Amino acid sequence: MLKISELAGRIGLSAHTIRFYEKHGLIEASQRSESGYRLYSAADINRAEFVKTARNIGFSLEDIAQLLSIRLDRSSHSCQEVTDITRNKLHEVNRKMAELEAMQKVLSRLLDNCNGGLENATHCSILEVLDN
Amino acid sequence: MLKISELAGRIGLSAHTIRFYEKHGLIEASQRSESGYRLYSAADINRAEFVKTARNIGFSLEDIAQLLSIRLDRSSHSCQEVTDITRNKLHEVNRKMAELEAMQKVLSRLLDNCNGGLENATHCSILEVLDN
DNA sequence: ATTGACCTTAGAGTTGACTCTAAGCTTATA
DNA sequence: TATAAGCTTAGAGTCAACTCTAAGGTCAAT
Repeated sequence: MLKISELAGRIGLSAHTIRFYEKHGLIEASQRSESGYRLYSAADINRAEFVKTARNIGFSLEDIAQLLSIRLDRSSHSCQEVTDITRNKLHEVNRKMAELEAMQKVLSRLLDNCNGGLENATHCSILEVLDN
Repeated sequence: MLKISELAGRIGLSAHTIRFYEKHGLIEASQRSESGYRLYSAADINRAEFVKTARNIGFSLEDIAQLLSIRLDRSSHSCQEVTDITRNKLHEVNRKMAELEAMQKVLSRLLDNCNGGLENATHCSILEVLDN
């Protein structure tokens, strides 16, 4: 059984964050010591690692909560529920990528057309574009 | 001279947002009517459009504040200051793109390896990966 | 017995960019 | 003249995911 900072060190989250995740139902300590300290079992650790892995991939805490509830009772959930969450996340990522790509293009073009020298900005081509 | 909702309609921001931008020094109404209504001149409108354009490109409000102060007195700022802001933004965008690409790869791989059928999630390959 | 590191809780603060509310004027239309 | 639409302000609320604080209890080592 690990104490909270031991779990924290093990999975690479702060104790604060672990308590925060607990408040949101993501991580739990199945036992407490006599003095009230959280104690994490092997199963608790696995669950916490699951959470960390999912978060690293980029799932939101809400997504993770859903994934956890499926994980907790796999037989009463379909595989499709899992792929739906994953696919939605992928779509969100794709949308954001498209936005960033558009920004990237504009910014690169702005930089290409501007010498960026130390002379004053009276004829700065970037400001001109922004001014239409 | 435009009233706030006329400006709002013209540049595609809400009146709320325009007041919010004013509070942060981005947009201003150079005059007020007798009853205290904001009145926007042609120069004010240009400035507001500059703000909107910069925001569309993806600059933060803080970046825009800097760009505006350069725009306001071009001759005492260098072109380099503008390219620095732009380059920093581009780097930020590139960093985020890299993060999203990593997420995209993982999510795609998860989906490729999972049939996503209606059968139960007992052997769901996505959950297995998340569980390590 | 005392220090210092660790634990507990409830709750507040952070970030960025809005978004909305309440309470009260003003202006245009019927 | 009454009503509705639009304007004003200060300030609170929203979102996500933390991050930190205060006040106090616990534990191991000196």
